[in-house]
Amino acid sequence: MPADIRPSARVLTRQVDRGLASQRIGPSEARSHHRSLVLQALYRNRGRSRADLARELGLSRVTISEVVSELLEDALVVELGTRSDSQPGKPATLLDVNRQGQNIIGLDLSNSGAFVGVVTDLDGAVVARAEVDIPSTLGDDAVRAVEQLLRDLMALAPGPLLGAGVGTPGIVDDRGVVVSAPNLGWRDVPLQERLSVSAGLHVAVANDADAAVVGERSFGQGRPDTMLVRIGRGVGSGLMIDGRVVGGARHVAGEIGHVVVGTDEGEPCACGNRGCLETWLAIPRIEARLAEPGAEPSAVLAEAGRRLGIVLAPIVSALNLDEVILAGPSADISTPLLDAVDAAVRDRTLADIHGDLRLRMTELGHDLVVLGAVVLVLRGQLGVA
Amino acid sequence: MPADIRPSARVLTRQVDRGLASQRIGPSEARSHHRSLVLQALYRNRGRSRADLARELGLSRVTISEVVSELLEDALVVELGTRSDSQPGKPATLLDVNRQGQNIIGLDLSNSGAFVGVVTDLDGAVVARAEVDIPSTLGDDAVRAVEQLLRDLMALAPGPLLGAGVGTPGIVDDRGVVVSAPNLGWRDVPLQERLSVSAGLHVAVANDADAAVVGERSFGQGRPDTMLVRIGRGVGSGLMIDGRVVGGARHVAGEIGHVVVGTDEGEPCACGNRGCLETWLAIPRIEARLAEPGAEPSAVLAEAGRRLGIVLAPIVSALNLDEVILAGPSADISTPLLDAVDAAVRDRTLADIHGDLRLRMTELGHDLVVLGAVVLVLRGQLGVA
DNA sequence: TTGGTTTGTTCGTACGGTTAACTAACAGAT
DNA sequence: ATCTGTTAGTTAACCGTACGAACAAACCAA
Repeated sequence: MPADIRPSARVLTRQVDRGLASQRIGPSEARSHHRSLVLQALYRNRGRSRADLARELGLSRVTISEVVSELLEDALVVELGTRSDSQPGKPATLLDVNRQGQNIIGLDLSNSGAFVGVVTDLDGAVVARAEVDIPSTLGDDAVRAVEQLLRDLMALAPGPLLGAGVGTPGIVDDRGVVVSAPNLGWRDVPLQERLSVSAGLHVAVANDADAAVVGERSFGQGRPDTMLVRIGRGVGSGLMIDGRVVGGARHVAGEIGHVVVGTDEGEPCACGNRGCLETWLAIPRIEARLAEPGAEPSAVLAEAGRRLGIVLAPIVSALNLDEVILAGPSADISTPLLDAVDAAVRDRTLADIHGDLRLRMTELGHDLVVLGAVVLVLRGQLGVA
Repeated sequence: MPADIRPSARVLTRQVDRGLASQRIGPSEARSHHRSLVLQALYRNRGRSRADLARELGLSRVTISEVVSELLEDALVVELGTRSDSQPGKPATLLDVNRQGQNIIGLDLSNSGAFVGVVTDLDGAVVARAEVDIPSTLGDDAVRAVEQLLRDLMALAPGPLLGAGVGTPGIVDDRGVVVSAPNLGWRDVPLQERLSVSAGLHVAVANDADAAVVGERSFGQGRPDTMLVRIGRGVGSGLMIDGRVVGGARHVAGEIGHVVVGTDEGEPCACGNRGCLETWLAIPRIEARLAEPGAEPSAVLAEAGRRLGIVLAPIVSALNLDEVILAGPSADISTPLLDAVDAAVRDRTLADIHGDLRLRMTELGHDLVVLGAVVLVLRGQLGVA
């Protein structure tokens, strides 16, 4: 009964994430933990045998055999056949996660015109797409539109579904409640619960930038200490420290759009302050500057990048980040912008800090958030990715 | 055999800290985890009975009884007698961590003149003090001075020792190797291992600011998402997110002293750059400015505080911190400084971000780092605090 | 064929957890 | 004084999960 086992796997994951777990550890928790370890090992590197897993994970062959046979029953793992290389001894039976046999749904609610979604296999390969227009009435109608999109995608999935992930704008708590999302007219909407009930599926909801950084970590080549900055109509970011997403004391972590940059004032911002990062970096602002008569495009972009670098320098220093990823702007904007960010961060931090820092654009393109949402499910359900 | 059990307790703690543990969970790990849970519960709040613990931790009374009897044997827990309030039923036997029966040593290597250290009980109450001068030759002689101080303190301890913690300047990796500490002439010094061997004791080594933030969290009223800024000859910081210390990709997290502040240049810094935070905030610089003829003390301190606020604003926003703690300056300096930091942070961040933020001075005074070092031991050995 | 090697399974054992039932120790009503 | 009800902590029987030992299967090499 896989349905009996998965919830306890989630319990363990939550324990591990919390750090100081005030939760008990029973035998069943150990088992689901080991299921997760096996899945992780296979997910990272297909074509291991039971004996390989036993050696790698430090468990006995018999335990591994038992765990694997459970996973085979649940159709989460498949046998690939015997190893072909000619070693002495009985040839190993190679295993792999059932990558094509299960599907995951990912939703991105952060676009302006429509909610978009995909169906993928466990590798994150997209097998279907769908979208629905965002109703102008917002609020509860928007929730219903999401439910409709989810139903559409479920109908498009060729195989059984592991779950659905959602990346939404706004503030999201760790139970998937959208505390506040002004763009969608949401306030304390228990999105995770509503979708989970209406679809009868495991659902994970996270902030769009948080989903993005998780996706980049798993499907891109993201490092464990990473910040991902999304530049669009506004500016937001997702932060990952030691492989864990940072939520913050009130789930508002990453909201850097309205930090004041520099000590030389700046333009007024919608928030009422002057010189916020968004006044320098939001795409509409940049486009407006580029459209000004006599505007020097390279100077405009250099200044925008420099301002982002000024904000990033203290963050990179305080956290000793590995990597900063930019997402959002089109290719013609992003290259000079990135160069300027890079220069500013390096000018304003110690070499010890920026020595190993990598700055780059996202590798996932427009699917950044949907793929991140998919990874939320992989992490929550299987503990992999 | 307590000596057999403690190391496995540490294994579990490390797993929990790591997040995605690639370590197996056996029955014995479960037991040590539950020992830790019991100790935590008792440590936070003395005077619980076995039945209380069972209810609180979700374990059965019999398991709790077994765990408690182990802890009683190891002298880590004591019985306080029966509960006095008159309820029906058998009166409860109250328990407590053996707070006075065990000692911990804390060392602070971050002062200029001498290495200082204390012996405390498990509550962090100081029962003895000692110090040794820092040898001018530094390097290996400095290590020997630390060893000497540790021996002196061990002789002063009235009870059995749980371990020793060390807060040292410089970059420290997660195995207690001092990667680099220019002030002490250290480079890749395996301090934890050397002290552990020479003293025959469990030893935990961490950066001084990291130790400080851990100490403030446990013995002060620190919140789980906290940054502690130490202001002295230089400026450093320790960062805690969701109760875990942030080390960073290269263990350099918290090094904010040489972030450039603002967009209006600034004075040259020893690092070769201009306008670093230290040029505004380091105590020698502030004192020099205060000593200038015609200097306005309140203006000098306001500007120093504002500069720190400018650096903190992006960090507080990105991490949605609960709390920022200042340590170092004397009382006459700290009050106006703190006010200026507060004002600058609030001026430069969104209300959602600074709404719940608390800015304050350390509650631990000069013992900040030694007490933090003590907490390192409490965390590592008992999983408490 | 024989011997050596590796894989994966079966068997018995150990450990830690649980529930159920017990004894101990109290307050309060009769 | 005694009975009832309640709570604390222990004992006994059982269950799930891990392990080591032993074994059958499948291969290479001599």
